[in-house]
Amino acid sequence: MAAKPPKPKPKAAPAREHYHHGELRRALIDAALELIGSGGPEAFTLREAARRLGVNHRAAYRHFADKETLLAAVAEQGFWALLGAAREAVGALPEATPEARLLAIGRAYVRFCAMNPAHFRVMFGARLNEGGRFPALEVPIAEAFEVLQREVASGVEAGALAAGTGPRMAALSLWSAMHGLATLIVTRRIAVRKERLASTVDTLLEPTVRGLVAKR
Amino acid sequence: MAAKPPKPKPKAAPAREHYHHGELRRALIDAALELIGSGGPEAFTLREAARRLGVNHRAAYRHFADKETLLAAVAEQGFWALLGAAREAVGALPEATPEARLLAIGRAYVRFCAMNPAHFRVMFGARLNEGGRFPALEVPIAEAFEVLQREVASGVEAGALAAGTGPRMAALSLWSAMHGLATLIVTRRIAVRKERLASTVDTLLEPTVRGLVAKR
DNA sequence: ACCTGAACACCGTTCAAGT
DNA sequence: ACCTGAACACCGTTCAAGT
Repeated sequence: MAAKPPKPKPKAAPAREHYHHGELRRALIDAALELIGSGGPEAFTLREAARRLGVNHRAAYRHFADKETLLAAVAEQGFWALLGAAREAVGALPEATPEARLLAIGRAYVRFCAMNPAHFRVMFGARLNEGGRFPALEVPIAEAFEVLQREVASGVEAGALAAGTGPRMAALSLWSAMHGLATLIVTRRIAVRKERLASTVDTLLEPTVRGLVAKR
Repeated sequence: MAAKPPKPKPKAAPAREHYHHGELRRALIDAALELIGSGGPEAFTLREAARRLGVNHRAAYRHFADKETLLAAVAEQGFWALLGAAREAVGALPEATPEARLLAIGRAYVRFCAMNPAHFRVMFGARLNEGGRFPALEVPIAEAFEVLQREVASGVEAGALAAGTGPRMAALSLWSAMHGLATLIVTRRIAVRKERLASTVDTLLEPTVRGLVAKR
């Protein structure tokens, strides 16, 4: 039996032989989410992600201009998913009261954030489009806000919501409440067991929804 | 005239000759806030802060065990200031309705965050006490929540607030709304001009407060 | 044309030597 | 006892050489 030649360089992972088009891109995104999920945003480094996938750290640059661009891809993916969750929530309640529909959006929003904390931190952590570098990020955010605002507006039309200071301000109120609750849950300042998530969210968002509904 | 001896090493700053007890500590905290304020959390490095103050980067370790400890000091300072702002807000309205007092706390909270974005990011960014390393951070947070909860409880006692699911849940509702609004303003997802800050905050928090007050 | 290792300019933190 | 520079093990990113 011939002796095996010694490996010249021990690699962290067995190193998949090849990533075909787009596979490495997706694998890098997943690795980023995994690292952020277990060790926070600063645990994600391009080098560590590449190491885990058994590729040279330079390989990432074939798919992303730089680290920030990879994070923007994570964020964009997350925003579309969040939008989808919100749309699904209202779509499932075609005949419900405005109150119930608004609450359902809030529940979907907080639920998505609580279940995808790594996505959440990338989406709402550093302001990736601050310099206008990733305008694509604004599209799903704007659409999600549209969903909320349209819901408020149609509630006002139906006479179920107080007109107050207009649908935009009302939508911002609810967004604040939803977003604050999501933030406090993800950062563990409010502890919620998974099984009780939906009911806790309902309890905590109800005052805001009720305040929007109440005519003074 | 004798020629000046050439400086052996050009320093970034004129380098204050001496920082007496505690001064460097405070200067480092201020430098951290300045760097975070202008370039975000990742712009703060111990080396850059030391460079700005004209001291060796090792000097920081005389006052802080590591970078995280310095950030914890920033956060703690911020939490006490936030607590002070909340207390001042309710203290100024001894005879007001519970509704007005709750709104005043919210206004103070959001105003503090909006005016101190660097503090805000350190306080509510990375969870510094995750591993129980900085338990001192919990003290002012817990006290601030106490202020809120006590206010709700006394409103219920006075019959002005619906008992609902208890003062703790009501306080959490309001905290969510306050915190979400503060977050959205600091991250510039809601744009507010400084002069209109107080009135915008009032408009956006009112539905939640009203919902807590409304008896169904 | 594609991939990769060395190199560069940064970090936070540790060590060991200066006074 | 105190301060500091070199050193270490990391980064993200650039360069230039390999195939």
